[in-house]
Amino acid sequence: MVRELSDRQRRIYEFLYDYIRAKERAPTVREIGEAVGIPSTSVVKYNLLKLAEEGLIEYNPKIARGIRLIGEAVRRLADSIRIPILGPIAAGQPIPVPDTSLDYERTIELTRDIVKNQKGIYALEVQGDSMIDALIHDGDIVLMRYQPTVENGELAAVWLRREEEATLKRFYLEGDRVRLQPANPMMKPIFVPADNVEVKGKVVCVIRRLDS
Amino acid sequence: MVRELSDRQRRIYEFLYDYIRAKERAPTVREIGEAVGIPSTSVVKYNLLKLAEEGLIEYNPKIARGIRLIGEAVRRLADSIRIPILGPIAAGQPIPVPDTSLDYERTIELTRDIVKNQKGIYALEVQGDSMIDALIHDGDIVLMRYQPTVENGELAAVWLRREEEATLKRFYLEGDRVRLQPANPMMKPIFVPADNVEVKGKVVCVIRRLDS
DNA sequence: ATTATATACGAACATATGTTCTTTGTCAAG
DNA sequence: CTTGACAAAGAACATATGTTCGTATATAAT
Repeated sequence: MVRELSDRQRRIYEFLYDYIRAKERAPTVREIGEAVGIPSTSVVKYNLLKLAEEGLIEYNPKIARGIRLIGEAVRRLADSIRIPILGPIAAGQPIPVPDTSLDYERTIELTRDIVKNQKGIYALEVQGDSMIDALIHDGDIVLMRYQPTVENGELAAVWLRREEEATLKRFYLEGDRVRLQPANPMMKPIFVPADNVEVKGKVVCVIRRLDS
Repeated sequence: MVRELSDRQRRIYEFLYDYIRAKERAPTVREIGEAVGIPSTSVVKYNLLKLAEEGLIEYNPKIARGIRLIGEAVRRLADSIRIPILGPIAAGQPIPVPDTSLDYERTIELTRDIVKNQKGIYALEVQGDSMIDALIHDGDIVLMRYQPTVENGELAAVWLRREEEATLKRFYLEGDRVRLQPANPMMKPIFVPADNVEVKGKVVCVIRRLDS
């Protein structure tokens, strides 16, 4: 079933993908022919039917601009997720957490390749170099999942009550104390009493945008 | 400008929304008329133009099924970009660069919020902790733009010819030598002769996925 | 050489689909 | 009442767009 696509078929498919993404509608047979360099509309149709046989597109006879992409391709088009950027995270400041207010000033748009499960996800922008031990830089975007506990070994955003300090470290509960391990293996862990640690969420992803 | 919509116009808009979401294409004038109970195609057109005036839809004259929804409703549908992951980047290994072969084993899907301009972008997966001075961790995905030179101060992927070593550092050309500055401000720069440095590209973004 | 199959061409054709135009009805303003 | 703006109908029209068909070429199998 999975035959090789001919060169033309591949080019048609790519054109369809680009066109649909750009215009949110399918091209006509003639538009395809012109773009791919096929002079005859019947040949375009012939190859479209091949693509449909391969399960790559949906071909709706007699319907103007009736082609649809199928499967993986559409999922890519359809799926992106908007995550709110709640605010800055810095060593000496409380960690922002989600509230019920519905609109946020800033958001970031991501795909499912980055965030598998959108539930409880929010973003913070790192301010300052205080989390450099976690290999996190000034300006980085940290994606967090809001949850009051984490598994041992997960990278957590924690608030140290006594020190009134926010930090990002790997979390290990060891008896009645907590070992907070920097991501940088050259750096030593710190140990704090368990009741001094308030887990604010789990770090799911770190994004560092350096340039357009 | 923000006039009240007539009942018909509201029903047309709702129908458009449902239809497009279900079929990924716009209905024809006649389909709209039938669904909303308008017997005359000209009346459908009349009301579509009203909706377009209000900025609710995009009306493309003479194009079959040329209606588009405008605004938040559709925004989610549009843009994501597939970037190939060419391979690992590690201290002691040559840096992979794009070639002409068209399909890649692994890719990552991103949005324009991450990659503004797709041109020349590829991804590498960091192997090992040798780039920890650049605040880059084992397993991180590094997005690169393939280019043979970089501006001073940009984070570059460079190949040190003599040492046969790959590294990611901020690049400063100073006379006939190059200063390579780690991202971690606590660490000292290294200086190398300019002809020992081969720039492989610019680092555009770093992504660290910790967990689904 | 012959046959079969996949692919391609181009023109004529069919119809799906947008557009125009004339007429009509409603309703508020003058 | 008359006028004008707005909304609607329906039919005729124009064209955008899919389809069919006779023919042709290349390649591989017989």
